[in-house]
Amino acid sequence: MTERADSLPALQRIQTLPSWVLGRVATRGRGLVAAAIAHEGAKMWHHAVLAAVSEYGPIAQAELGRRISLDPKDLVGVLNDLQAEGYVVREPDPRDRRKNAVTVTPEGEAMLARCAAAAERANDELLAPLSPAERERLMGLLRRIGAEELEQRA
Amino acid sequence: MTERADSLPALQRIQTLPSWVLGRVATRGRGLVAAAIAHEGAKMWHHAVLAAVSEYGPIAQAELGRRISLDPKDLVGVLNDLQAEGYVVREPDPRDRRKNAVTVTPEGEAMLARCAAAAERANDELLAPLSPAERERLMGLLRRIGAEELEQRA
DNA sequence: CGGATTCGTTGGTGGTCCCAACGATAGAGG
DNA sequence: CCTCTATCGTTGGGACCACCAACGAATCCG
Repeated sequence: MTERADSLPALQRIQTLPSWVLGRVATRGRGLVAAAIAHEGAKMWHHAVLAAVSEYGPIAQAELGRRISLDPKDLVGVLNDLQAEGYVVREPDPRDRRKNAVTVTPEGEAMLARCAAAAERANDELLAPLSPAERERLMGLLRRIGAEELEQRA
Repeated sequence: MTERADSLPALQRIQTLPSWVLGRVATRGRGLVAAAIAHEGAKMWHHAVLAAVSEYGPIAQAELGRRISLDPKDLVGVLNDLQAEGYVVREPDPRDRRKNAVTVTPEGEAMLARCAAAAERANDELLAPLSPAERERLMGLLRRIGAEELEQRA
C-alpha cells in the first residue's frame, strides 16, 4: 500500500495522515465559526437549523433533520432554544397532526443574516493563507471526497 | 466581504462554507479511522499516544501531552488503558521524581504497527476519489492552513 | 380494521476538547 | 537554608458533537 510512509518516524506517520490534518484544520474552523456566531448568541446548529427553516419555509422537524443530517433528538433542543428566543415558531400541521410546521420569524431572519455574515468572516480568517484560486481548488477536492460520502448512503 | 455567497439560498450558503465541508469530511475521516483501529481494539488517542511514546522513547507525560496537543487529564486515561493492556510502562524518573518515564513494550510496538496499517488503509478509502497527485495538492493546501494555526500559538 | 410506519419527544452513551484545583516535587533568589 | 514559584501527574467537571433505543400519538396501507 503506502510504502513511503513506512520510513517515517511513528508520530510523523500519524500526523501527516490526511485524517489527522483534516481533523486539526476542521477543529480550528469549527472553533473560529463557533466563536464568531457565539458573539451573536448562537451555536453552530442554531445557525444551520435557522438557515434550513428559512430556506424550506414551513417544514416538519423530521424533514428538517434529514436535510441537515441532524439527529431528531438534538433537533428538539435546538428548536426549543430558537423558539424560546422568538426566532422560530412551531405550529401543528393541520394536514398531518403528527407534524410540527416550523417557520422563521422576522427576528429569526435577522439573526440568520448576522450569523451568516459572522460565519463567512470566520471562514475568511480560516482560509487566510490561501489565495482565492487555491480556496476554489481546496473546496473542489473536498467536495469530491464529500460526494463519495453521499453515494455511500444511496 | 463575500458578495457572491449572498445570492445563495440560506442553507446552501452554509453547506458550501469551507468550515462546513471540512467538518463533514473530517468527521467521515475520523469515523473511518476509528472503525479501522477499533478493529484492533484501540481508539484514536491510543494510537497517537502509542506512536509518540514509541518515537520519543522514555518521555514524561507532560511532554507527551504537548507533542500531540492532548490534555494531561485525557492522557492519564489513555495511558491507564495502554498500561493495563501491557502496551506501555510507566516508571518513576529517578532524575525528577515528579515525572513518569513512559516506555513502549514490544507488544506495544506490534500494536502500533497494526494500528498504523489500519489507519493508512482507512485514509486510502477516504481519499479514494482522488488521484495521488490530487491527494498531494490537498495535503499541501491543508498544511498551509494548519501552519497558520501553529504560528498563532507562537 | 389491523399492522406497519412516521412523527416528536425523552433518555442515555461515547468521543473530543478544554479548564480548575490539588498534593507532591523541583528549581530560583535571597 | 528557606521561601516563592513553577511543573508534574492526577482528579473532577463541563460543553459540544454524534449516535442509538424506546415511547405514545397519529397516519398510512393492505
